[in-house]
Formats: sequence, C-alpha cells, structure tokens
Amino acid sequence: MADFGRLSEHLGYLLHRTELKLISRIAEALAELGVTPARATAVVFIALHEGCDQVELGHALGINRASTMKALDQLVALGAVERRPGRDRRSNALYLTPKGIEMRARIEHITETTDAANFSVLSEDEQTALRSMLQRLHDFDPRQQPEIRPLTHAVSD
Amino acid sequence: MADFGRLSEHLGYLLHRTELKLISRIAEALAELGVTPARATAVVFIALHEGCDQVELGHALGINRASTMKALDQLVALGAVERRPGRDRRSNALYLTPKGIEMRARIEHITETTDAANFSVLSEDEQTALRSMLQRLHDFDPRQQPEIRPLTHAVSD
DNA sequence: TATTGTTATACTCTATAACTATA
DNA sequence: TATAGTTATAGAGTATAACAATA
Repeated sequence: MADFGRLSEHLGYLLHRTELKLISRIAEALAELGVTPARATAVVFIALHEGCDQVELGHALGINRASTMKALDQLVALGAVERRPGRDRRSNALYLTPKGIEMRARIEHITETTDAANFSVLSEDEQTALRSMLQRLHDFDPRQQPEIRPLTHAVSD
Repeated sequence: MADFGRLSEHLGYLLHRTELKLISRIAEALAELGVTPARATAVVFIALHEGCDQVELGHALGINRASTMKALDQLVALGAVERRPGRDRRSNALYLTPKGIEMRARIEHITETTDAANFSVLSEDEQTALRSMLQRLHDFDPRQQPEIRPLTHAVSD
C-alpha cells in the first residue's frame, strides 16, 4: 500500500482498503455467472423471500425504486428472475426461475469458497472474534451515544 | 439488516456491510470541507509527497491517469491543490496551497474523530487485534498459496 | 392521498482511446 | 518508442422527478 502516513493506521481506512481487495476477488469469482456482487445479493434475497415485491428488494439492497428496476431488468434479462402478478394489481411478486435457482446455488458456493480462501490467513478463533467485532461495529451508532460530561458543576449550561 | 440467510454470516459480507456504514459517516463528516473520502485521501497523499506527479498520485489512489485528472481538477477548483512545473516539461509537480494545508489538517482531525467514535464500541485490546487482522487480510493473497495436496501417492498427475 | 411500478433524465466515478508535447 | 498530461467519449451505478395505475 502506498504511504498515507497516519491514515494508514486508521482502522476505518484499513477496513476500507481491505474491503476493496476482498470485494474485487468476489466480483472476479462471480463474473463467470454474469453477475456483480450486488446482483448476486439480489438473487439470494429473492430466493429467501419468494414473492417479495420490488420495494422490499430495494430496501434490502439499500437502493431506491428506480435503481431496483434497473437491477431487476438485468436479472430478468439473464433469465434468473421473473416478475409475476403480486398481491394487488400495483405490485409484482418476484421469483427465481429454474436458472435463477441454479444460479443461487452457484453464488452461495462461490462466495463461501472465496470467503474461506480470503479469511484463511486468520485462525478459527480469530475469525470468531472478527465476526463478533464486525457485528458490533455494524450495529453500533455513535450518534446515539450520550455525550460524556465532565463530573464538575457547570456554572451555566 | 435485512435477512440474507447464510450470507449474513459470511465474514466478507459482514465486512462489506460494515464498511458501507462507516464510510457513509466519514463522507458525511467530510462534506463540510466539500470533499469526498477519495478526494480527502488525495489531499493527504499530496501533503505527504510534495511535488509528486499525477501518475504517482493516481497509482496511490488506484485510479488511472484520466480519472486522476478529474479528481485533481476538482481539488484545484477548490483551491486546495496547485500544479507546478515538474521535473521535466511533461510532468506536473503537485503541491497543497495554504488552503489545502489547512484542509489537510481538518481532514485528519475529522477522520480521526469519526474513526474514534465509530470504533469506540470495541475495547483497546479489540482494536489492536482488529488492526492486526485487517493488516494480514489486506496483505494476504490466497492465490499465491500452494494447493493442499493429499498425502497419498497419486497414480497419475 | 399514498403506494407501486415505470420512464426519462442527470450526476458521479470510473475506464478506454486518441491526441500533444516531451523524453 | 515510451511517458505525462490532456480531452472526448462511454459505461455502470446511483439518484430525482414525474407519470399511470391502483389502493
């Protein structure tokens, strides 16, 4: 890594640079299926939530309705997903096609294999500790923490 | 986080989702300076490598010459960076302006403060362990590892 | 009025390719 | 020939805004 001084020691920056490397390997491995990591995530979500609508999918992926449309159009063009009539006449119900079901199996295999290789540099105990830390970092919101106030009597506040 | 089944347990996916959250907070905090995390990284690099040329900057940022141009044009427009004549008549030497120097100080303050808040959910020991793990994950290349061969005599190979 | 899908449009970031000037 | 900067163009991914159909 290039010299970025103190930045190189920042946990946030290290996390960022590491993530870039790991996701590029996942992307490379998934390319044989014709999907990006984001599209693969959509396939997995639809598999686990058969009949969900586009709003639900978009919410899970963290993108809006218009972007969800484009992502879905790609997966429909790949023959992996189909839109069926939904719970009312406004909404679609999303389902994997047989090709999508096979794709999902291959996605899970590829991501698990790649993940295993990427993290094989860590011991089992380290991987457990890392998972715990990442879960907490993900769920933690520093803005909801109370300010630490000095234990002195302020003259005015 | 939405339900992604086994994917939610993958270290790679956890790392990815966590990184998305943390970088959005850094981006939000840096917005007051008018820079993205990537532009801020460029400012820090130029500060540490005064007189570097655009190729060196692009290499450090992991983007090509054309993209480096656009990034630099933005920083020049902000008044943070200037292009001076370089070591020969083809190349530019990049320097921070006084405004860029001040910006760099504020960038370091903001990123350190935000990082401290983001990671405050972990103990000091955990942060040390995390840093060690991220360093190793970053430097590790699973493709350069020898295949594990079974300890049997193969009939043919 | 609110929701769902859709379309058009635009913005950001990146890349490729080609050009200029220098080496 | 190779390198540094530049410019034009294109692609992927995102967003906003507006519209139609439906609730």
